[in-house]
Amino acid sequence: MDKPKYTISVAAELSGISIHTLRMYEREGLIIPFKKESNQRRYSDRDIDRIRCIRETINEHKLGLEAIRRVLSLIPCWAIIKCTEKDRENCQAFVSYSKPCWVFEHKNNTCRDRDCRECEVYQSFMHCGSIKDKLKELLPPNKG
DNA sequence: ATTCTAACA
DNA sequence: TGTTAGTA
Repeated sequence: MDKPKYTISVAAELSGISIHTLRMYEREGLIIPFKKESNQRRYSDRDIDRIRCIRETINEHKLGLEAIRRVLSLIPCWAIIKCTEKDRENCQAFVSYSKPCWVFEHKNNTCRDRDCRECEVYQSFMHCGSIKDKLKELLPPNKG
């Protein structure tokens, strides 16, 4: 399910997104494809789902890539992975909300030995609506 | 033949 | 978003 299977041309065909736009998604930090030694991209089935989710969100809400990037930047990763105070001091994502946490270098904190592709934070946008579900877990049950 | 980055009529 | 240039 999450194995590097498709080249960018196949991924473009499966998702209905042009190759060029696929690379733009990546530049905006919306998707993290696998990379071969040759620097060539490889996409998994989960990546395809994620790309479809991004496209649907853009179409339905008339958003641009930058808007989506901002939304993803606001995902409270620190609460999701419960990192320590020390980790947060050394985390750019905790201070800045300009980019999704997974696009930053995680050199001096717990995310250093974490594969962002496998992280719940990154995957909270794997399916549309999953961000909402993730936030529900974090917030106290709402009575009413 | 395909993909990569970067740049632009 | 498309496309083209010059590589690998």
